Amino acid sequence: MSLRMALLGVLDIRPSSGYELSRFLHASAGWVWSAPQSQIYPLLRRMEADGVIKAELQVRGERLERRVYELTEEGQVELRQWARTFHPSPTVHDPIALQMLFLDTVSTADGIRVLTEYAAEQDDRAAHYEHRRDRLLAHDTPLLRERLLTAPREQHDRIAQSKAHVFDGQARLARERAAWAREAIGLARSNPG
Amino acid sequence: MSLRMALLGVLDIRPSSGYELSRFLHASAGWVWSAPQSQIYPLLRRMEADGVIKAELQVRGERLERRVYELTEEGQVELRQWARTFHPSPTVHDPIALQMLFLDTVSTADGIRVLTEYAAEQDDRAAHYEHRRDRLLAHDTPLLRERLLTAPREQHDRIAQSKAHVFDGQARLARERAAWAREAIGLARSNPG
DNA sequence: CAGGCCATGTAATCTGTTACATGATTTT
DNA sequence: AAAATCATGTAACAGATTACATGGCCTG
Repeated sequence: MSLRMALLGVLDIRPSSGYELSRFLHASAGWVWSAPQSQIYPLLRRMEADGVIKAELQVRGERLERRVYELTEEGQVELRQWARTFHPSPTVHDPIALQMLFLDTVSTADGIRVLTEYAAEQDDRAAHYEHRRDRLLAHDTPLLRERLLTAPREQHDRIAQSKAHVFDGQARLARERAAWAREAIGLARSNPG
Repeated sequence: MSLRMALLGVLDIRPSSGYELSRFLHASAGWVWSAPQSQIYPLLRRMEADGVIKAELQVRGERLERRVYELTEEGQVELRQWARTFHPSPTVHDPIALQMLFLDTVSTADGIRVLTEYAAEQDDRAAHYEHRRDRLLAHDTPLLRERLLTAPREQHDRIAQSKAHVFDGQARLARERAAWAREAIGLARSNPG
């Protein structure tokens, strides 16, 4: 359901083709919800059949077509309805936590290597999130700018801050995960097996 | 792949039936990786066909059978191999982050309600994680006790601590998410739309 | 003898990933 | 002329959820 909402959410701000949506997810919102093209294109067709979006065909050059989608009224309603409702979090699937539960059966050196790479991966993600947060605070991303066109000027900072806060939260979680992994390394070293 | 490893990891400590594995995931490791019975039973059959586990049939009462699985040597190897290798984290799917990105289009009151329920949910989860962490530190869970039977006594505390650290990490992440949501409420209130 | 727990599954559906396929347009 | 980018998809598989189905055993 959430990918559907991600697409509706973007289309609510700016009509886009499947290709643009795919690129956008990869570049920015993809840091909270990602999906490959092969999932996006069929879903758009289905959403069109459901009547929540409609396509306008555009011709670029002579033969190259693109389908530019926009929300219908049903789509608007579905998005608002979803956004204003609390949805319980899905069940937990945390691979590194699971791996750590069984890490006491491998050598200390191997365990430390796994945790070190994990910490580096999470720090790297955190840096990306922080960069995006800062760009949002500076009103420096295309989609935010388009969003602000339809909002009264005195709300611009509040909207930017609320979106930046999403990425700030993700950054903090990633830093917390990296710190957790380094503590685990400390545990492993303090009492090597 | 991870559910497969969760099952291998438990079976490495104690031979169990599908029902026991299902209950165990629901009760404890389920807090890091959960799955319904309908996913576990077919997977066990498949893993048996793959030769990583083998079943012994037990008869309880007259007709009621249970299949008690244990690891084969191939299973041992697969588990160790997986545990000592770093696996990049899967792509991000965070529904509440996505919802927050579009929360600026609903009323402040609705937004605050969603975030309040989310914070409560995460605090609730954190409490469960903390409880499990404390039980592990006290060596007070059945599976840990069985694990410790096959480890030298001087390593018991280290093993318990490393498993407790998994749940401590999950608890801290949940608390962080709750704090994030409350900050978002603050943002929404400070500049209501 | 009723209610809860033990025990194993199937069916249908939805969601997500990886790999492949095709061809036009634009830029260097 | 080659390389990068724009553009839309299909196929096969893997992973996860929800609902349903069946029946025996154990305790009060």
